Amino acid sequence: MKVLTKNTDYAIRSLLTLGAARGGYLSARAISREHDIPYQFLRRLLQEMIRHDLVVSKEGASGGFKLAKDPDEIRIRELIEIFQGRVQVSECMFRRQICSNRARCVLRHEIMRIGQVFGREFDSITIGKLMRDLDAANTRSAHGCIPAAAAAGENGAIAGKERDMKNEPQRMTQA
Amino acid sequence: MKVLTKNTDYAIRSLLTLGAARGGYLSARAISREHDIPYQFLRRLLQEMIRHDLVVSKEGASGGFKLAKDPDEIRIRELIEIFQGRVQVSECMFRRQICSNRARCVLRHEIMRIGQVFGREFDSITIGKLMRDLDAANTRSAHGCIPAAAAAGENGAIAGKERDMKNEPQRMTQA
DNA sequence: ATTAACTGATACTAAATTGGTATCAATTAA
DNA sequence: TTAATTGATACCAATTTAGTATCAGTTAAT
Repeated sequence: MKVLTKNTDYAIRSLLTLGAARGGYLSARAISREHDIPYQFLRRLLQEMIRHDLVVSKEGASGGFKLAKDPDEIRIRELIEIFQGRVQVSECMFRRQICSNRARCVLRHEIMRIGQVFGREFDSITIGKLMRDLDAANTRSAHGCIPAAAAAGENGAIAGKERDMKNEPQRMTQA
Repeated sequence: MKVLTKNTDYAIRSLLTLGAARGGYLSARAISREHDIPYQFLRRLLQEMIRHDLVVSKEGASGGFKLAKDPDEIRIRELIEIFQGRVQVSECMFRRQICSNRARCVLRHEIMRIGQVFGREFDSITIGKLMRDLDAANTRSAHGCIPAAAAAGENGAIAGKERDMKNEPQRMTQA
């Protein structure tokens, strides 16, 4: 279960870079190079963010993009909504045929609660906050990367060595 | 952003039904009918759940499936891990080329935290809990369905009427 | 004026994931 | 013997995600 898709991930990184540029225009090319984001792909993301008033652009030579608002006003949630659609727990859960059968609306309560927890989490994280995190991380000594397996939390992957239906490549690239 | 895919959704419903059967074997056909889950699709889900020791089966006429363990021991998280892969915030976030560039590991802290919040949420919900929720909902009066737009939380969809990159059908089926 | 670096807009393709169908063999209760 | 069942796969379709390509217009610098 991937919480952030590349769209969103790239968008976040781009906004962080634009934030660091502090008002100056940065070209899509520059951002693309900085984060190794496919150029044309990034351009589409940027245009989408223009449409949502997250960034503004300047055309022509030495043109580019800059943030359209205070980084603290840009919430991860908005990026997720733009690039991954509204946060919903299960799209089919509230459709009539489901709701009218025996287990109708069973999960409603938990569903709503989780939806809200997620919403709040994503609302609480802004580009401004991440910029400060980044600053802090940069002033402290450069710390290494942690392996992907730790991303899920306390314990690594729950599933054992058996073949899952959903089986991910399990790459553990280490520097 | 769909938190539960149909796989997982169907699996949860199936387990709830098996839980309600209290030890008796229930056929895939019966479960399929109960929840309008495509029969062959459901069978695959059930087999996967056998492999993960969530259910056991009995072959032959009047065979079927039953829970392999206490419903309180079956966590939604495990189902998500099985059918949607390990809960991770961004798969690319910890790969070398990203981590070694300027914004290396920026998001690490927030990422880890969110991953843990999600993990905990999903760990805390078990089939047993949902069964009790269902019972409670059934004893109280039958309540109607809520429209899908409310699923995200406090406010409806954040995005306005503009065309998003990720644009969902926006069906508001009402009973 | 010309040019090079840029954005605006959009069409297209490829890859991965998700959702669903079909088939055949083996098992078992009636 | 038969009908209902699971075991095991192979296949296909739809959707979503990721990435590429192209052409037109804008602008700063020369």
